Amino acid sequence: MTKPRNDETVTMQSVAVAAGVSPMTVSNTFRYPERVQEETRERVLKIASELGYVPNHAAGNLASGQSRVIGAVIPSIKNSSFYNYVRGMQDHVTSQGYQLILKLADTVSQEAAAIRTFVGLRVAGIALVGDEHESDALTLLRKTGTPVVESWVYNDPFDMAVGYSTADATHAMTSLLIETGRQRIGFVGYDGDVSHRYTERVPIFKRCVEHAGLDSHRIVLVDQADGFSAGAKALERLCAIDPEFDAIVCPTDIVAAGVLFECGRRGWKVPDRLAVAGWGDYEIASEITPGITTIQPHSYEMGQRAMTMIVERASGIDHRGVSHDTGFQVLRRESA
Amino acid sequence: MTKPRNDETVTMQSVAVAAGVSPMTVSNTFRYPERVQEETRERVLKIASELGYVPNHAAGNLASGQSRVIGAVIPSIKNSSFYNYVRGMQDHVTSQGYQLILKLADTVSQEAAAIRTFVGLRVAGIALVGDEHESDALTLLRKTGTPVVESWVYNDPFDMAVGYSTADATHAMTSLLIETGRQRIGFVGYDGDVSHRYTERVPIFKRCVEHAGLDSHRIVLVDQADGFSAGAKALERLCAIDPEFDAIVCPTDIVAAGVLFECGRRGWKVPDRLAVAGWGDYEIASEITPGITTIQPHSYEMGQRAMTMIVERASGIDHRGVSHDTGFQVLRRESA
DNA sequence: GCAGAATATTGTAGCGCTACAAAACACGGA
DNA sequence: TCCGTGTTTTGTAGCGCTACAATATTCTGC
Repeated sequence: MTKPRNDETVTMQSVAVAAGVSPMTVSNTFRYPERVQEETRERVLKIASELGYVPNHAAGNLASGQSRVIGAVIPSIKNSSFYNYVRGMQDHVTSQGYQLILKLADTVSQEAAAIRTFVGLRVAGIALVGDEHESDALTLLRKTGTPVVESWVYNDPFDMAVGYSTADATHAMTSLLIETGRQRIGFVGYDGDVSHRYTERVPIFKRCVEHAGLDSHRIVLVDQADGFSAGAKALERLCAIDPEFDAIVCPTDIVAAGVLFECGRRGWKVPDRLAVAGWGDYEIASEITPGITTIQPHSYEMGQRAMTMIVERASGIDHRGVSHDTGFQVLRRESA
Repeated sequence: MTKPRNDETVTMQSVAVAAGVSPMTVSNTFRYPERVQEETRERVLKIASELGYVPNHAAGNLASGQSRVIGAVIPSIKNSSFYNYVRGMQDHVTSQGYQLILKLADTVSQEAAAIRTFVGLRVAGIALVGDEHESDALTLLRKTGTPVVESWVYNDPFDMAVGYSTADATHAMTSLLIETGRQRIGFVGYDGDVSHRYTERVPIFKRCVEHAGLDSHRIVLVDQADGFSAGAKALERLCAIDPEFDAIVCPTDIVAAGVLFECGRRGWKVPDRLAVAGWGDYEIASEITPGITTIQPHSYEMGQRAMTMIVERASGIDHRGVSHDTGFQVLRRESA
């Protein structure tokens, strides 16, 4: 024997006995209701709920080799950044009879640990953010054949991907600033980048600015992309490079809001003295005054697509190597 | 047979064969390393990692009746409100060899669904927020004997609880405003309250204000506690009751920040024209100008304690009925 | 009333892992 | 050499569930 069997444990067996049917009928009632006659099904469900029976997912998973749980790794819940993404995933998955569970991971090694947990749980699929992952974790995923979607990235998927072009978005935003007459544009990068979502923006920015015949040396890095305080730091550092810089491209709206707070303290008028561009369409971007001009990724849709890809894989449709573009929009507000 | 057996599946058995030991030795290597000789252990671990073996948690859970996964239900990830709480849980749990998985649930019925998923997964314990839950879900938890911690609340736990006294905090904040000479204090309640964490504040506020001989009719409700826009709405509604009101107690710092934004638009000086009090010590409270006077719950510690209680339960220490107070602090900043 | 098809239900045989007890081994003292 | 003690390893017997095939039941049409 294994577990010190608790007599009160409600199993499929006990439901079957109480309902006067075989365990298989109980199993079918939950997994394939249409295979069971309505009358029988209702009786089983009634007894099951009276007894407080909840199918043991661990046992079912083991027996069937299938799972209706999908795991998602989220880098941070500090801000609303992933709010719509998670909502999109959750809404879609629930409607398909699946369940979404989340793990937080700040760093690639934490992400690897999260992946290991999900693989240990034998989930139906895993959604990751970004395209920078620990190679051991990837090997594991490849070996176990777990369906994986990378999101917020677009190129060169490990398995499947859904996102938008960071390059295009960087280009669009920089161009906007150039077109509105800014000449001394500063760029704020994030150097603690886990997911490669930020680092690739720098060269695009450079190329874009140089192409317009402008200087591209106003680039600083901050160690936080989701803290307001990074805004003040970035401003300070850009001032050190060029006190007269007239525009700033931030890695997120949070940093942009931090910049606005600091401008307030310094008495700088936005956008007259400084044009401020954010990224992500966080809630604060539309609520703060002046409103922040930003990149709006279609995060809700991204979450949905990610789940669709995983769920469809389970039903045989193979999306291996597929990368889905959910696009983005430049939202023009008062700050730039 | 059950599952169409995939020959490439790496099981404990295949690791055992490759390492020339019995499956039990492999099992022990992972679960009770000290029972296995160092030499053997290393060989097994080496082979396991070469083969890309990850213990099947579903099978282990089934066989042992134990689980090293703890589930937490979080109402929202829209703001930083639960950031430190989740960090506290995560950090602590990891150091104990457990894993934390999250589910989001906005409403009691979503919470119930999340609980069902966790129970189906046979997790080691569940952390909930607040004390308002669906009765079916509670019955289920009671029947299955799953350890449950309610957090952010203090009184009358279903099983275990960790939190602070909302009543004391409301009292402290209201008293602060009264002591600093405010006479026409407005209160913003949240009427979409899932977790009973907000509703109980209203009567305390009333009593407190009346006890000081002041009017207590300046109370409005908003339907969002985590959106900036609620701040503008609240301000408007309080103006309708009394255009001369001179202080406002908000349900969260987010609402308070929304109030500050609206004050900015109206040209009201804070705290001269209006004293603004927040709640929760969200990051924005310290970053915005003026800084928001707020209630700081010790969320990180709360998360830690919640996990301690669950983990200790697994090792036999019974905390049933125990409620742990993690306290709070009033953080005085410029806004009030 | 009956063959044949369609529908509903049920044994059987594990899925991959672990608790427990039993067995094998190592070591020192008599 | 043998015995007792402590350490390390290994069979055995399931945990609760499901795929599949086989059986039982009901429903046609003639």
